[in-house]
Amino acid sequence: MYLYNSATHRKDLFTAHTPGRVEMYTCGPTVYHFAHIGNLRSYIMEDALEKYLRYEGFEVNRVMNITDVGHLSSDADTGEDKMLMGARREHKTVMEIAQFYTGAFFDDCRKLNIRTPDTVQPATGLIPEFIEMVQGLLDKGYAYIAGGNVYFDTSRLQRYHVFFDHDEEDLQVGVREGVEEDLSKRNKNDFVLWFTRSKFEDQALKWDSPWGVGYPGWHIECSAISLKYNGEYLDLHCGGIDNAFPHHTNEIAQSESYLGHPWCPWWFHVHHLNTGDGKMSKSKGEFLTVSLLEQRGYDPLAYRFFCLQSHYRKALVFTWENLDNAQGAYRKLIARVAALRPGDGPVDEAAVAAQREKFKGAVGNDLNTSLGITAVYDALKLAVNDATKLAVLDDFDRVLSLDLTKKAAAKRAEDAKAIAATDASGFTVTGEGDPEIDALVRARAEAKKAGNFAEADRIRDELRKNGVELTDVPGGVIWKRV
RNA sequence: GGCGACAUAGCCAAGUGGUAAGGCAAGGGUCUGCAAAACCCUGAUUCCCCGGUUCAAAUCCGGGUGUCGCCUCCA
Repeated sequence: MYLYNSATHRKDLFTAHTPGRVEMYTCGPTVYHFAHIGNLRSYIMEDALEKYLRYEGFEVNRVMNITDVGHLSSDADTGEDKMLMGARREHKTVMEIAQFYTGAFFDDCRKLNIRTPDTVQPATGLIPEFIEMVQGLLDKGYAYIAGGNVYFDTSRLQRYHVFFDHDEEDLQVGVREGVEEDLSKRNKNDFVLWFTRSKFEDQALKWDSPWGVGYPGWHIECSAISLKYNGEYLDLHCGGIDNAFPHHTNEIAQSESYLGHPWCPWWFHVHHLNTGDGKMSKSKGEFLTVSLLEQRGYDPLAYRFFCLQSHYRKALVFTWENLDNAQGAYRKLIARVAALRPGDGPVDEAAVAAQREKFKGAVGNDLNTSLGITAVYDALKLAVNDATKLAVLDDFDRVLSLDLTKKAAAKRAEDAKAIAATDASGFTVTGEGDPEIDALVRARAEAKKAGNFAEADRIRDELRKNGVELTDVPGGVIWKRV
């Protein structure tokens, strides 16, 4: 496939270090709170990327970290420890909090049809590996100890700013309020590999190390976890665009210095989900979670549809109106698929293969999922039998994961359960067979027949209030609970 | 201030030099007592702006403008 690479700023044909096998790493969640749907946009798009690579025939080994070590300040940068704040807020220990939100994260993923990575590694489970890597960097002269902490020495690098052509002097100091300069650093860009001196006095989780009791820096986590499970040559690293600098930049610095050779050639960065006034964050505006969407009557997969309709390298604006649009489109799409009759003839394999090529041409061009959705609509219009259309949709859904045929089948089964009752006059009421409702439906039909439309509408309104929707069809009525 | 990404109808968007796909919403119609559902029809003389290259540009080049993101703490 062709993929835009943030490291080269170009779209190129994707290739793996070991042909046919992709070593893929994704920065996982920080588990001190629920993920908001903006975070989840990245995971949806990364999931689509992983599945597309598999669709093209690559074998994929996907690794993800779980950041469960503390020492995180809030999005609002109050300088407080995020894990501790979460623990305090909910009267739980830090590890309980981490486990709870790790579970919540994967619950959300399941609802959004995001595949669980082959390996998921919590940072707290790999402390010895982090220490070994920091020691290695010290041994090779890429790190130094100052003020109680171990720092990476960026001046040892030939090229530090890999994603952007920054001039070190142009970096603005203290862009955000409350950020104090760390005077122990030798260079502006240096960063901490291991802390023993934290500005967070009450750091909950600490480990012994050759440099004293402390905890790992943020970046070493991803480098070490990837090294352990992906090996020395990573093919593809994913994450949100906001992590490109400094996190990913620092990962590259550490990993390549430690390994002594180039590490990861491909970088996939997903852009933000914005609200009307900028990047969605935990501390700003409504805190939008998958659970909240469900409470408001949205299907989580409608949100997945919303994301796939857009491109990962474009800022996407979330409004309830936009989500309504997506949910409406998604429902209509499922209804159209449900109207297809399975097994209405042999599957035209040649047609399926042709569609597969078309889909590859679309999605294989820098993960153009929007065109992938269009391919779904095109498939529905194809001049082939329904069985073939369903086979095509199943094939596309290996990447899109919108449960197209699954939901359609469920809808068909639901409709098939409907009980039709025809009375002496030949009027048929189709529904769940609830005598009370059937009687009201018949009463309305009688009123209509008698020209008493006010009464007919009154009955319809009453039923609607109780969650029953009527559909007039020739010779009868179909009713459904909504 | 520096660096990066993006800019196509109300919204999501396709398009990578040859004369603007698709979806949602909206409007009109069929059906209906009305409504819902379903089906049919209707959309940008124009692609942020200004120049340039070309027989031909949304697509290439130059210059602007706007929006979003990142910029030695923390993740």
